[in-house]
Amino acid sequence: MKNESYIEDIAKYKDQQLTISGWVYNRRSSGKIHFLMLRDGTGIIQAVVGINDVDNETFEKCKELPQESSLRVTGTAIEDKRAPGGYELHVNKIEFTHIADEYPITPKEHGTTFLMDHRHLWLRSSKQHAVLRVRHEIIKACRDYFDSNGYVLVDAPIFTPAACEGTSTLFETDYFGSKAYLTQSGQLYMEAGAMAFGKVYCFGPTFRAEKSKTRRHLTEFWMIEPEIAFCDLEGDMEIAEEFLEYVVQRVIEQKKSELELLQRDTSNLEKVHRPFPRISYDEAVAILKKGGLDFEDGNDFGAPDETFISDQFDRPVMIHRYPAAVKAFYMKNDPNDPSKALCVDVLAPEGYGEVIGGGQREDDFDTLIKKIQQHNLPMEAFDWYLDLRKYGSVPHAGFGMGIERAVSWICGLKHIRETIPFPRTISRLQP
RNA sequence: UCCCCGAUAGCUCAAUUGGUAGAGCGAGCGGCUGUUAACCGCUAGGUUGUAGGUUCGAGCCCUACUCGGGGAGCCA
Repeated sequence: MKNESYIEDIAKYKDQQLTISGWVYNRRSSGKIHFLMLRDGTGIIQAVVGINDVDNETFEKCKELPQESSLRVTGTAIEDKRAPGGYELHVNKIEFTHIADEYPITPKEHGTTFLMDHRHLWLRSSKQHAVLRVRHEIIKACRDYFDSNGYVLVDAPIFTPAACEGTSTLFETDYFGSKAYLTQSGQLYMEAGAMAFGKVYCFGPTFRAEKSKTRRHLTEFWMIEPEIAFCDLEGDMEIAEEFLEYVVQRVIEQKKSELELLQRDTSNLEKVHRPFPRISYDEAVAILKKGGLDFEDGNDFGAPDETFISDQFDRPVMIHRYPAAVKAFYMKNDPNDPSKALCVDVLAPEGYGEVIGGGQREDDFDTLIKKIQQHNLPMEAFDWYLDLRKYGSVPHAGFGMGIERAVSWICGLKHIRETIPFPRTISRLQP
């Protein structure tokens, strides 16, 4: 068996006989005529079953066909304005593959907790289809951007021997008797990759064990991280904005119907073109103070601060040169003001917060050693990393983009948990 | 870890001042040849999260706990 007719191609079969293989999305009946809404993963079509069109047994079975029963329906594709989608299937034969049990997700409303408990089934609904198709397009666009600009895919390991950044809480696992941690970033490994290939990127899952309970956090999420040799902060920001513009515009072009189904107002996304506004940390602080927000100079921005700053702009805003004290040890200090780090955060508009974080890396051996000491990190874990500063050290920079944050923003979702097929949060490990 | 909110039928919710726990959807039975979350009639469905307390009487008031949601912090 090999399925060859799909609902998305229905127009090709106008007035012709075809077989649709799929599931019953919903059903309406009117005594001597049944309307079966069928879905096959590519779309939804209404199948019309009249009492005189099929044998008696088939007609009776349709009458009590539970939601999500699977079947193969043969009929003629008829253009009809009354049908959602413009076409309907006039059925003359049905092969019942499986009669489903009572389906838990009914056509009426459900709460998110209930739907998440049934995530394996919820994936069948049209809104989730749209979100995950946009996610697919975003990932494809990210890969296409780097693949077509000379980057080599160098994936980083998931098991790591020690904390990469020494800041966040990691998931610990037993690794044949010694401790291993699930990666929180592939960046350090990308620096090794950049010294080998010049331009590299990795794309994989990332784990954070912080007990974050917000609509912006997952414990397991996907991140794409490019790293470029012979590149400074300015070059890094140019790449970040070109990359983000490419991804957003690709999704707008390729996923119109999905964004429409999600009722996403795309006018804000259409503005995502270079150049993005670039402001320094100090300028951002001035914006907050002018806006009357209670903010202590030298701190990192909180979520409300980020929202206030990004609300001042109509496209993603790049904030650079944060205080070195609030950033990771590997960030290079600004030679013009050593209290600042050569880093950049890209804040998405509409309050979606940080989607990209990156910067120029410390490339001096002695300075890096001092920083590792200052952060109380175990020197022996960074032997190999320090080697990169011993054998042909060069200025280099990179960034990471959280895929789910990007999906959430581009789809206009209010919660990140719908942006990944099976979310992992502090309170969810199932299904 | 801290702050706020919530838990009633399979699902989504209602229940006046503390006074017999209801509706829609779903399920079951019946009706209808153009339905669009179809519609119409009937039926079944409940230890009101757990434990205790106040009261003649608690879904409602009080205490503790459990679980969940949102936010802070941390970050992408």
